[in-house]
Amino acid sequence: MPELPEVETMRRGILGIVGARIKDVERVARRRKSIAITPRIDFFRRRVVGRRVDAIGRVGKRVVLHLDSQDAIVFEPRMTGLVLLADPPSQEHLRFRCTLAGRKIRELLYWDRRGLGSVRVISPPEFEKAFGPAKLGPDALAMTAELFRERLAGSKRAVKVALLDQRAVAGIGNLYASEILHVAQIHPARRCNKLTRSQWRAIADATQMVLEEAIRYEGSTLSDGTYRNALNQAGGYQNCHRVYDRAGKACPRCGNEGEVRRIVQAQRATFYCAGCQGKR
DNA sequence: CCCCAGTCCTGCGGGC
DNA sequence: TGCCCGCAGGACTGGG
Repeated sequence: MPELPEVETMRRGILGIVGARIKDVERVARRRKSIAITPRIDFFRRRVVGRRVDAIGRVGKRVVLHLDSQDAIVFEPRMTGLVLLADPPSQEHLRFRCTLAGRKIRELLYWDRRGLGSVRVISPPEFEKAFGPAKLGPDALAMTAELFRERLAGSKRAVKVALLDQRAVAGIGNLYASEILHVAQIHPARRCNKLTRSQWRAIADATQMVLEEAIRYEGSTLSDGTYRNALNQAGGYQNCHRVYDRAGKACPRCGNEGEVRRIVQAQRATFYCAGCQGKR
């Protein structure tokens, strides 16, 4: 499930297309259902063909191609989407192709097994509307203890649930929320308004540490094998997970056997160590 | 403000 | 052994 580290890895993996011009875009539909591509592909094509890719950014869990027209192409991978320069994991779930001129790289692909993701071209005002401060909090890598407190300290929600709120902080998903709270040694069910200043400091520090570490390992490829970098290679951070998907196993910090637990919060799995993450 | 359930979708694995 | 159901969860919506 691409979260900030996986999406950032995809972004870095396609930096080689900066300066290229878009020759064509094509919707690839090998199944009856396809992903959301907006606007319709003929309008999409009119907006982007001949345009140069000026920069590649990331907004929360989305990859953004900034074009010389000021329009942007936004890839939102959701659960199983991949932005690729190499051959995709399968032809079956290939969804979108962008052919390029002026660089060695000839095409950029969007592949999505479950098809929950989307590809959009949007104007600057649409960009602001979709990803402005009303919709998206500061990037998780830019969060400080002060920012966390400002945005969440008044909330009565469980801290793990709050970390998933993209309006509060952008980029943290289900996997890294559990990992961050384990490093910060805070129980996931602890309410935000009960956390101390030093605990917010620990959350801010853990957020930087865990996300930067995960980027260094090029993200997490879970047992379903879906997530890959732009060259269709698996990430390595799954081998470093402290608690995620490790229910019943030993905690890597306190070393106690069987202390890693799985609970459900807001209909999502949460993992934590019952031995060293404090009280709810 | 916050919570919950439902929606999209496919592949896998647990249980019978 | 084989089949079916439920689960995985990011973003969003509507109702309480």
